[in-house]
Amino acid sequence: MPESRPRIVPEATVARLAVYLRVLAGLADGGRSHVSSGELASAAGVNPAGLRKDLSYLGPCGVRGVGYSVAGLRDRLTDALGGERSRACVLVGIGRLGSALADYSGFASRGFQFVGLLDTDPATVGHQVGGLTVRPVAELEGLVAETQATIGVITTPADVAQSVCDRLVAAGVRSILNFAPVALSVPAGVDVRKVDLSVELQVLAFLDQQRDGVPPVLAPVRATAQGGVR
Amino acid sequence: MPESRPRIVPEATVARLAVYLRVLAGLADGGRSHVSSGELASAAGVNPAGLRKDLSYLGPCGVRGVGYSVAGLRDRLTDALGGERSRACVLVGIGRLGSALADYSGFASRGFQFVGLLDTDPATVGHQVGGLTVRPVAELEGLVAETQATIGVITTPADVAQSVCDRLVAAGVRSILNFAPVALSVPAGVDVRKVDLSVELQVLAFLDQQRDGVPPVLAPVRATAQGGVR
DNA sequence: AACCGCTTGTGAACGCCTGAACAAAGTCGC
DNA sequence: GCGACTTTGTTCAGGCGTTCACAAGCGGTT
Repeated sequence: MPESRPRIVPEATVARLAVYLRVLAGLADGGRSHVSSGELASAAGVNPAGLRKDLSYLGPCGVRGVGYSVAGLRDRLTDALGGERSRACVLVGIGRLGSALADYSGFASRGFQFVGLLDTDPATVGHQVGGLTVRPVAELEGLVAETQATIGVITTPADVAQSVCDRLVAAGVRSILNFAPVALSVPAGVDVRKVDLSVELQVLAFLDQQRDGVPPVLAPVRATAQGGVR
Repeated sequence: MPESRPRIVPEATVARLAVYLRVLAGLADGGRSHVSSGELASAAGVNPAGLRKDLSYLGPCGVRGVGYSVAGLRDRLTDALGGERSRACVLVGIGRLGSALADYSGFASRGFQFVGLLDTDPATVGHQVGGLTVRPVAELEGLVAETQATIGVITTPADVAQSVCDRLVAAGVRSILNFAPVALSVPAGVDVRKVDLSVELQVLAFLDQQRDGVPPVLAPVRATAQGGVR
């Protein structure tokens, strides 16, 4: 079967597919049976043509003249994004942010299950967070091996993030979500995604200043009834 | 002074500038006086040439043959990203994530100060979080007017995020950081940045599956000593 | 004072992603 | 059963961002 299409899906598209999936889940709960690309794009905040292009990476998913089957497309997206099977995640660094993530219901409902919470602080170890007991970080390797966790989430201070990352990778974790404000270096074959909260705010501050600083040039553009999203 | 600001800075560059700034702050604390673009790029996890191009948007910042002055570049970046002045932020939705953000020291240290925490839940209102008392969301308009807050952070459930957003915009907030899993629609002149935590995990899950599912095609790329970050 | 090495700044090519226009295809109404 | 309308899937051009490569400029040295 030479037609095993190893079609390459751009990472930006993958991120949007996840958004579409969430919108579709909501529509399915609402009892809708079909959606058009226009409506779905509007709900997801993207361009309709772009949405169709994104979906085309998965092959034909819709019916021309009708739209997309809500349940059908949801299942196809679920499958494309890693299936229904729940994925075991390890969370290192149970500070305020870590605790919030451990409790976050949005993870569990999408198949991501925390199987271990780790911290170095003896005052934190032993506490119950989100139904799990915080364990000392020394148990990291054993925990990963035992639970076959494939995803590691790092919410430690910046200065220990790299060493935690190294231990996770050595233990077999190949996907890492990093909240610590450092660039992690990992061997090839390991994926890292970084979320930097203060950078987000700083970008907003920059845009804010840019708006205030260049009004003689940009201000003439009045808020017309253009209702543009984004 | 006709030399205002004709140069337009790409948003991706702005986000990286914020990262450089953090690295520089660390180097300054360490007592370093100069850095090269290569070292800075390595610490930030980007390409050296790209870093130089990013900095070139601010005009010449370095000295050829020597590098960049740590303190000088830090001050210039601080200025470009909105100055030293602290910015007032309002946080709506004091759940677990909201509480974690209200306490997050990374915000305060970068000049972002929460001046109001709002929630609808009577059980939450009145609680003390991060040195502030949670107030009922009915006080939103008054609070924004009184504190001149320019940044709003939304950590509410998805179904009320749009209405909270509308009220923030109507009250004068022009920059919004959205953690709720919905696409907010705002009038022109308002900037929104979205952080979607479960999308991040789902992208990792996809990459994970792709690795396992298509090794016959992609595996030949062996882990060379390329030490590539990212 | 002149040379040499090092580092910045910039110009150009490459690739990726986005946004719009067009053809294929299927359904609904008559 | 046929025609017209609707909506998808695809193709094309445009813009943006990234990367490579080279010239310009500065400091240190002889």
